[in-house]
Amino acid sequence: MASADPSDADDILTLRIPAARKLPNPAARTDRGPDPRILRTRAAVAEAATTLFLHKGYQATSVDDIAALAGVSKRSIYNNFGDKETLFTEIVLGACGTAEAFADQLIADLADTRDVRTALRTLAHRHITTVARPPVLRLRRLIILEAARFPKLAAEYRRRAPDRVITALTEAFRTLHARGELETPDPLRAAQHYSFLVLGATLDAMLFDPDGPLPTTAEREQIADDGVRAFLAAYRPRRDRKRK
Amino acid sequence: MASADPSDADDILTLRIPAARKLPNPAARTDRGPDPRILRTRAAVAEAATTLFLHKGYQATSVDDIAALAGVSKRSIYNNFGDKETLFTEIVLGACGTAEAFADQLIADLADTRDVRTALRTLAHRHITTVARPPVLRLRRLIILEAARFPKLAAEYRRRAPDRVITALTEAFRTLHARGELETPDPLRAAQHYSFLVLGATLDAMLFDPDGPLPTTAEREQIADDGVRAFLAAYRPRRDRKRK
DNA sequence: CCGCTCATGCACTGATGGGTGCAATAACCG
DNA sequence: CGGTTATTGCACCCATCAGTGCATGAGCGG
Repeated sequence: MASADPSDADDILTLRIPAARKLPNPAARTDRGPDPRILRTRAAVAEAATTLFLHKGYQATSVDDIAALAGVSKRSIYNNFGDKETLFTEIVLGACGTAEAFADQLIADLADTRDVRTALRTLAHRHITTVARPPVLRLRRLIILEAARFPKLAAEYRRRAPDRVITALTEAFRTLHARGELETPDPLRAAQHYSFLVLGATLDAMLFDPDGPLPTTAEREQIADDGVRAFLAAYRPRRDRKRK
Repeated sequence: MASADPSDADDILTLRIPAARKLPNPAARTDRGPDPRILRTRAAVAEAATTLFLHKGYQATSVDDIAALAGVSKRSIYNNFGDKETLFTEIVLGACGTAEAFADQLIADLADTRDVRTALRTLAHRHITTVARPPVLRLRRLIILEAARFPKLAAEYRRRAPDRVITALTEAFRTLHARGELETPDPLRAAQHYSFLVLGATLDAMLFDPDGPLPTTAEREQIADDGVRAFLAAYRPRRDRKRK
């Protein structure tokens, strides 16, 4: 079932390893880089754990699995991360950081544009292209899977990724409404509508079939354009009908 | 965290118990009702299992838990259902049947209406009210949670519930487009847009916070109306502007 | 080169949980 | 009532898995 999964190891969410967050021993390191052995171990474990957690979830991933994939002894994992829950938390939080950065970068300057239509289309293309990637989708799915066990983590993720985007969009729509370039008296609702028009179907499909096919580039463009078209039809002010 | 959860035991999805699907012994029963002991046991187990699976998921629910809640010996569960996976499958399939029935009943006669706007609003209200119920949302969540372990089940659920609705909507929009009452040249896309405009936010929130608050009646009306307004703005034919 | 710190391997504990075997008992049904 | 059939309780097997203890060895840094 779970096929080759090609463009999966890629990029984004390669999460920066928490390095040596809490230096494990009281010896105040000379500040010149902590012991390279620790770094190596932590990096190897973090990478292996990320892969396994993202693909199999928390429960189904055993610490022995992680140790084997990382090429490291189980004992080292416990020495470096405490326990499995802590490891999971650090991994996911690291990934959240990456997701957060992308979210911030996404919106950027929507409100500063003159041509709302073009700006929204560009945004939608970037948006779906960013979100419809295996690592991002798997992270989202993972959080949902473990939301019952790690409610704090789920809340943190939401705050830093999807909610951040919604908030930014809401502000942008508020501004554009004030300027008369959109008719969005309820900017939050408009932001939700935009998001689900563009992303809804893709996110939904992924939840039920995590190994299913992702939309191709052409499909993503179609989805984004259709979503934006519907959005603008609903929220463009009455008096402009420049293009069809 | 998980509070009282009031209107949760309720109704819909009380799933009809699979009764005595496969008569457990070769003795061709006299056709006059199978042994009532079997019925009782199966019913008690099914009810307990449904509650536990829906609230805690597959993994976190142990067979001993089910036995205890059902007031039945663990051995009886195995005698009646074979193993845990079979039990789970039967439970979920039963619930799917109920969901399927509701889905069918939902759309009914959209295409036969004269007043599309009113019909769509009514539909949207019923739609979100049907879907935003604890048992329904929990079933959906459960399927997603276990999609990796039971891919066939997940596919079956989709086919019988959400996809069924989408298909029915697509056909309705195709008809209304042909009659010039909507402008939906791509009726499938329109059906997706409708669904996510009306349900997206609610479904999404539930995934991350299964014990979170559900939208009140007033909120559901607001959500449905806003969704339909956006939908109609996007898909109503150019030349009618009856109401605002 | 010496001493300190990690990493390793491995055996081990303890808990959980699915699933079974069996003898005794209770409920059904003719 | 009497034979059949389901249920019960309980001990039990076995697998998995998180986490530990410890002795040994390798790699780092001064």
